[in-house]
Amino acid sequence: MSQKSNVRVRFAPSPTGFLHVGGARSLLFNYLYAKKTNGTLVLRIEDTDQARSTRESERMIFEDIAEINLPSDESPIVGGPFPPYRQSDRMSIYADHAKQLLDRNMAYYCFCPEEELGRKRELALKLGKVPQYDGTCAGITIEDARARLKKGEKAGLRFRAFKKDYILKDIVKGDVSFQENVVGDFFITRTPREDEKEIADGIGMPVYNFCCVIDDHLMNITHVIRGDDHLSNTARQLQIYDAFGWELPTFAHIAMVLGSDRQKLSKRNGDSSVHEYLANGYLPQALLNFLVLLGWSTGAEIKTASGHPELFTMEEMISLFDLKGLQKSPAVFDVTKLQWMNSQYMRSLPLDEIYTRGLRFLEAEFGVDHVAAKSQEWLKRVVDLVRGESTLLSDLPKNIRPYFTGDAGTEAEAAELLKKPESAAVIGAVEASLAELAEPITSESIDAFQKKVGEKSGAKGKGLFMPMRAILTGKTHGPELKKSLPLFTKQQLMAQVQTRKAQSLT
RNA sequence: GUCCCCAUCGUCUAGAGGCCUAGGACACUGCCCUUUCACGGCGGCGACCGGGGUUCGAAUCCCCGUGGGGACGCCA
Repeated sequence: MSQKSNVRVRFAPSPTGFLHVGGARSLLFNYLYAKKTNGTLVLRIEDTDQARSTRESERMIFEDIAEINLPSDESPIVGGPFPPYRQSDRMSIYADHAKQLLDRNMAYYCFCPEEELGRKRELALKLGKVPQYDGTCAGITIEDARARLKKGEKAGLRFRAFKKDYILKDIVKGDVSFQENVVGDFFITRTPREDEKEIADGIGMPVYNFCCVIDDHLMNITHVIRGDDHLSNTARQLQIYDAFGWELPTFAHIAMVLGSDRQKLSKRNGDSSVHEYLANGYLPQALLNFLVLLGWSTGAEIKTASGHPELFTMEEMISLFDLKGLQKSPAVFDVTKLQWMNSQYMRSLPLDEIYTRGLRFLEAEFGVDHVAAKSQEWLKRVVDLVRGESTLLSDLPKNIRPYFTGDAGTEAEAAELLKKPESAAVIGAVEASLAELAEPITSESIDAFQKKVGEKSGAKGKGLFMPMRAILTGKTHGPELKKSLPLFTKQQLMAQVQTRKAQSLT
């Protein structure tokens, strides 16, 4: 393994549900940048909101990440040199830093009741003003505050915001300026409720903008690549960096992913979790390839192993990726293109992989026992036969059904074709030749069979193949007969021919 | 409402003052290939939000307008 560079990036999800496709994209960009620079990817769990975070969600997120195969170098699971990697396990660290700010009078206790703050905020909003803390508690001395705390009052900690302008140098957005009046004194720790724990005497749970900065600094993060919904948060975070005198990481705020309604992607405007896409039969490779192209491009047209300008292998994504290619404007998630991409991967991925991933869809459709009753060799052949006409893994079952049950049914067009007088000769020839067909059926024997039917019926070209296909498979289109027919038994074929023949005579 | 960000085909995008008659991808579509379908190949349709500047020259730079997004939480 070659020497690691000092580049350190991170993905910091909050465990409040499945991994979101927007989150997966952020993770992808971080992953690619880490690989590209030979740096390190850190996975940090941001679970300071105890009410919403669950270990169950955390587990699901780990699972989704494993499914799309974007492993981190450091995480709560694999550990690393800057533990712990779960914010709920870092409370003493936040407590220390909160105390430092308190000692330096850069933070103060705020006793304002939540409801009152809410009222004030709504009022400000109504008046068209920026809702900002009015400083009611800013003048309370630390001694008075401690006395009130001792008497049982509860308070959160507010950061005494600097009154100065900040300029964020962002890789994708350029210079973003924040005027001195855009941030008011903001909470860095919560007011502990009745049964809520305190991380130190009189200090409640810390909040995002505070933890995020401390962790990014302590974990030596060099590049913060995240969604631009965090852009305005950065104004607050810049203040915390300033308060501690810490060096800033490089920021890259990527534009959001929007639903077809042009709103931030959510449950309301379509599928939004990686889990859901996977469950619906999308391939991880297709999902990643699609996601990397949302808000990022290679710039000049490039040559790929696939021959297509937008179909990349993971290695290609890594070598092609560049922060400069990141888009400033939001991108709409286009499911149609994802579907196209998936169908491409359905064809191009190794058969073993399609088979392995497709197995659970077959089992769900036909039952585990029925699938187990078929030989793996047979199953793989059928999967290989129909993968090309399947957009999603979940299309496999319906395309495989005829081979599975031995009964393909009869489509309307096929039935119509069989009723035509011209088809009679072919039907008769098929019936006769089928009786002479040796088992097991092979693609060679089907070749010979087709020739024989041609000779017997005197038909040729389209006039031969279409009725033959229709009587044998019940369809007017599909894979080559010499590939599909050997998947049936002779008995199954004869039964189907009889059924369709009877139907065509009525 | 306030602040911040953004603005090229329906969608994802190329484009860093002349290479632009604006290129590619998906979708749609015509033809070809093919015993069918699909794949593939060759075409077609289709965009610089509007208005002012700057410049010999603007999709590209500046201003205004409009539109879209995000944020405004003791969520992250």
